[in-house]
Amino acid sequence: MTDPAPTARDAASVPVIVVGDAGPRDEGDDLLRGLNEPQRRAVTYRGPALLIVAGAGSGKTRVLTHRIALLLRNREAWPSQILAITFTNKAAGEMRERVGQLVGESARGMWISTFHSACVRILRREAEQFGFKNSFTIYDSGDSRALIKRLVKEHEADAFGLTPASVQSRISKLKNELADAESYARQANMNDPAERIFVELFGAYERALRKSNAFDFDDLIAQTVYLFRAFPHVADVYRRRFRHILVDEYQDTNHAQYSLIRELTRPVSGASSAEPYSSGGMMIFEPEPAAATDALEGASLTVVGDSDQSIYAFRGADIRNISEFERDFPGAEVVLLEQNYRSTQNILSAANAVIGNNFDRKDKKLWTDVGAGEQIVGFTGYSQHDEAQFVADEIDRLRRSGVGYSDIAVFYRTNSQSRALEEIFIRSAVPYKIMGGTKFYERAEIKDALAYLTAVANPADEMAVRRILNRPRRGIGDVTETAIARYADEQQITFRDALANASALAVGPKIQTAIAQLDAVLAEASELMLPASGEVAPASSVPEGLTLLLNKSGYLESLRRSKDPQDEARVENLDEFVAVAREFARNNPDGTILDFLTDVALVSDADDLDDGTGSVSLMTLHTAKGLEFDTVFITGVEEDLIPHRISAGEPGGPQEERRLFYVGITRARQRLYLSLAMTRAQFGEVSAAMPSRFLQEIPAELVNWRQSPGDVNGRGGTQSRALNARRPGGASGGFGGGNRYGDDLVPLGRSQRVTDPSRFPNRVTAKMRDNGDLQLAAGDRIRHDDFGEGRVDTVTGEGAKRIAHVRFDTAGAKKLLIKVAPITKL
DNA sequence: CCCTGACTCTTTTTT
DNA sequence: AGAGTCAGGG
Repeated sequence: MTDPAPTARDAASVPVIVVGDAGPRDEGDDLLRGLNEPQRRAVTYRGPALLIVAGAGSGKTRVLTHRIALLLRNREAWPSQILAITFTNKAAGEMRERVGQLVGESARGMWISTFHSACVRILRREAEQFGFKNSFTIYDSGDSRALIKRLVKEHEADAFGLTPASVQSRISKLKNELADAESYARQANMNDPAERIFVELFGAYERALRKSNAFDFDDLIAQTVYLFRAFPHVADVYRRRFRHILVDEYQDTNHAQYSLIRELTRPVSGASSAEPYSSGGMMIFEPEPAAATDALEGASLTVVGDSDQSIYAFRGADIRNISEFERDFPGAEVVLLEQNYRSTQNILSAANAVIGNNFDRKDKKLWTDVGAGEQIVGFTGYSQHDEAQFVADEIDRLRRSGVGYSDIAVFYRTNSQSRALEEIFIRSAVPYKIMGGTKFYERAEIKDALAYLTAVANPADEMAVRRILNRPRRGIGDVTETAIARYADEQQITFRDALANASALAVGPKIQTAIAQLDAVLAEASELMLPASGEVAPASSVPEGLTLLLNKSGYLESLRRSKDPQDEARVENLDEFVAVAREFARNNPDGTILDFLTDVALVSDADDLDDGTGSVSLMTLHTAKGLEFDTVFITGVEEDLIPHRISAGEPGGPQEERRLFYVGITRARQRLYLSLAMTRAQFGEVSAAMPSRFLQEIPAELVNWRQSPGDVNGRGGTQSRALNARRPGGASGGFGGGNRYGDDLVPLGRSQRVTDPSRFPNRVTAKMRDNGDLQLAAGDRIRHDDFGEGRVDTVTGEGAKRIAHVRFDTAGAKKLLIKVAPITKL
């Protein structure tokens, strides 16, 4: 943690400034060039607190990096005195790089990281202060769900209507509010048996974590706050160190994160009554240990945010953190950035119109001087496959007109929507990359490998040891696992240590041997990765140890022998994981196994956005926050999806959904597509979808509906598009309708579009095809606009969701939603 | 202890 | 549709 003192090179690269000089220097001119007036003010203002209200695309990253660069270049701060908090590791990396480009070497030693990474660094240093070991491991949500699941089962809490998911989310919410089991119990209604059992679970969960020497995600923040409050002298070390704290995406901070910032920016009440260490912008050249007993004013705080982009209320983000910033930090300066440097005016107008429907917000209008740009393109498909095919075709068209794949992104509301897109993209040979979703690190084989590493790095982590106990199959089942746990309990040793005493367990000889082997493999790996006395293992021991574990445990062997075809892919995934470990060792020559595990635990969805491969990026609207692309497709713009059905019942839900849509729109630089489908399969059954209410909020003249919801009536949607991906010249098929809109979607004439009210997005909502309660029965003949004639086999489902299973004369068997399909009974 | 097949529940968003 | 869970038989 102690950063190297600035080198001679640093000193040479910056002009020497006289101590006591206040404010930015002329030397920063190039850092201010090209900035507009508010941006400039945001870069140069000096004071205890600064709030930068930064609309989407208003150059806030530029402002932040230049602000840091100016602080460094003017010698107002050492790199080590700067703490910058970003939302993702990727954003942190970018910021570090950009500051580096501005000021060179002197950028080293800054803390630029996420809340979670910063807290891990602090906790690793200080864990011993409060009963943890610095080898603690981090439970991701999957790990903690597994633990909670076990506890729920053990406490038979399901009888009280407590599911693992509900318990997990409640605990998470409470931790974000800085409550612990004890404080919560004091004000809980203990007459309610469900409440009592929840309190019990909460407490058991906390104890299990502590026993395992582990923190969950929420703990990383909450325990750091606890640490600072319980041990002021520890907090003072960090208060002295960080003199400039900058927080990005402040609108999405939760109470725990807010409290952490508050703690860090508190003044230090020195032990002696010496002169204040710093005042009025005085330069601070002293390294931190000096004058450690002096009083010190609070660190200077800069926060950047936009309440219109607050989309994480569901995980405890509190919009009040930003809206009441001025009250929290009296005398705070506020700077508004409204000029947008990202998008065309059409895109901004749509965004402004949409977000304007949220009441209870400060009016803020993004504007640009780059001109109107292209119209937004709208499209309605018959099914989600049809919609996906449109996206794929359009990407192909853009590609041929010179747009790179990596400049294109496709957004959706829920992860499950990616499936249809993927299917079509594969068939259409569109290279794509899914960010987040079923993550690499969530795959079972990767979690197993991680559990092996964890069992070595933190033997106290019982969950990890239990996980690998019978992976690969060793014949160790429930009974044996319980026997080990009981033995560990009796002997007052850890679960891991109990493995070393296999012979003492009342289990068969075969199983004893299996346990002893596992123990030996773990011991061998420990020796390699955690050499006993003082010496530090080289980073290369991480991939080596991993390989050893996977081989000698028999894990790889059993996968290779397996006849399950999926296991082949698992082996490949593990190979990739070993490659990741090698990469880590190469990038972090001093990295330990714990560093590796920490890195892996804290990667975020947006982090693996890679720049070089030239693929289209697929991601949820949430993941899209903070990113930008030339071309953006927002898909599934339907009621019940965006706004999501579940949001309707939550206070502030619909408004947050609107912000989410707004975030999506404002990611686009040049081109924006909004698409939806008339029917969508969900839970394995098809149902009718309605256009999102948000579409109506966009002024009609901004949108060019290639196919509006109204147009899908009776002639538009064809599954043929989706079913015949590559279809040169529309030669395939043989359907009655043929290729109505293949690769060359001809936009409707402008006058027609604007004057025909049926094409106004705000009229289309009601104009869906509706066959009413058209009755069909097995044996009926029907005609489909695209598939031609066919015979009904059966009818399933009820009401609006009745589905006809039809055997078409030429197009084969299809399932059709009777209510909306373009069909007539013959 | 392990495998199989029937059954159920899921889908909001994530560090 | 797909993943996770459970009961029953090997």
